[in-house]
Amino acid sequence: MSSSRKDRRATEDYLKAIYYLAEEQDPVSTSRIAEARGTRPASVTKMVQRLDRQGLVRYRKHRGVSLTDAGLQVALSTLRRHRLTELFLAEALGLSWDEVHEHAEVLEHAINDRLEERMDAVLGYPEFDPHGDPIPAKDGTIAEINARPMASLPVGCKARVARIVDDTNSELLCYIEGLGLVPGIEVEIKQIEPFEGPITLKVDGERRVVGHKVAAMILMTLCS
Amino acid sequence: MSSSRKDRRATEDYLKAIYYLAEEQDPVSTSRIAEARGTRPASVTKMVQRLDRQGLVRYRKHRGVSLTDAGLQVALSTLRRHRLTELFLAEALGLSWDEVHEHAEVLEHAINDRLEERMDAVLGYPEFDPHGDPIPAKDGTIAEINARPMASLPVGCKARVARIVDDTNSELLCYIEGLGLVPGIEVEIKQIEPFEGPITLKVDGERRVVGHKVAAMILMTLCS
DNA sequence: ATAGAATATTAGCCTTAGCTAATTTAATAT
DNA sequence: ATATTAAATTAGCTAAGGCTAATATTCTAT
Ligand SMILES: [Mn+2]
Ligand SMILES: [Mn+2]
Ligand SMILES: [Mn+2]
Ligand SMILES: [Mn+2]
Repeated sequence: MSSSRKDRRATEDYLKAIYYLAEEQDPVSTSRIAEARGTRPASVTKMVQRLDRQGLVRYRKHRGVSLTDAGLQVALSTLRRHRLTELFLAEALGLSWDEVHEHAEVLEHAINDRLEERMDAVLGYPEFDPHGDPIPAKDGTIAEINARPMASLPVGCKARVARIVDDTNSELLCYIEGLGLVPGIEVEIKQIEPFEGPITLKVDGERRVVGHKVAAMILMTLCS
Repeated sequence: MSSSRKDRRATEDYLKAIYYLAEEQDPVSTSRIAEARGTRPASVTKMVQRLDRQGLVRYRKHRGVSLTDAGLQVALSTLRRHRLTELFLAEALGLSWDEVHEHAEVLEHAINDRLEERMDAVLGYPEFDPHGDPIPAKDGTIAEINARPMASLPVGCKARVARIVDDTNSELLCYIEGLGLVPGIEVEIKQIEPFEGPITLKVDGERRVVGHKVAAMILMTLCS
């Protein structure tokens, strides 16, 4: 490989996947990673062995994988670039919020410190991406917004859209945008039907009804 | 390789290199490619055999390589993305013209049709990159400006900086920018010393002297 | 405690894109 | 025309990331 012709892509995407999966359960199993990445488990096993050798994860046979400090750093840096890129594509190139993710998934690996720095500056050091996901700071700090799913709000309250879980689902994002439920918008909860029933709310003066599934993907912060 | 997990980078850079080298001499020898890319000739031989199999070049043993129509298309498309990206980085991110090239060299392979289209639109369908290099059109058309090296101009004439040959040389670009000799600027040739001697000119009201080497890198168009 | 099922790992192959060393082909100079 | 020399190709290795098929380990249910 001579001067270590690094292809960052695989490494960074693995670490990002492990980062996400670890939120659910910490030593992450190879099969969960395989599932998340759409590769076969055998390939994952080999890859995590490599990542272990590079000191980016700790891997114990049949026991799963955890990020090391170094690996966490790479994961957060990649996440930062991903979200900065999403916002940049929306702001500077006028892409819609339902298409930025797929482009960012590629560009995040082609952005270096200098470009990251410029995007950050041009965007005015933003804290959130177009879907309300927090952009990790350069030092790895990541804002913990305490937002709750729409369905868990008390009826009658006013709340603000904070974040859409899963910026991957383009159709969902289009639908949500059509309802006007973009991050930052204030909403009043009118009614919540039991048994995972629909939620009625007032958005921008308009009365809307959304199903439970969708409501679960929309995280809100209560208005004081 | 399953669903052809293409890494565009190597392929596109090879085709771009062959495109440039073919301007000097058409069937391009493998060793010229090796030299241009900083790899060993043996690696090039293997790669051009692959490119031949893919129909992107025509390769005959010991005889050299030429682009096919398909290969030319890829080369021009890559060049288009490279130059659009350079301009975009300068305009939208405020990078200086001496640093855009190296970033574009990576990004050109991460930009797809959609992003290319957006950059093009945001930039107002530009025809030239920051170094005065023509940006190939989507259909592969490429503007043929007839510009001549500064040293070949008649003394006393007025001319405009059209293009800097070699956008790769960051130090040269910095020096040239310091002289104010950016594309579009009008200049009056005051004096040209023989035997590849220095050229004296008036730029923006200031009298400047540049060496022959540098003057050879600056292409000019005569002002009517 | 143990069989059977579910998970995970290993073995063995593949492709890309690099390298060095050995060999072959072409070019040049006598 | 032939001998050197220079240029190019082949042979054989390496590493990353994939895959499938074969094993091995761990979990679960009796
Ligand atoms: Mn990615
Ligand atoms: Mn996002
Ligand atoms: Mn490139
Ligand atoms: Mn350029």
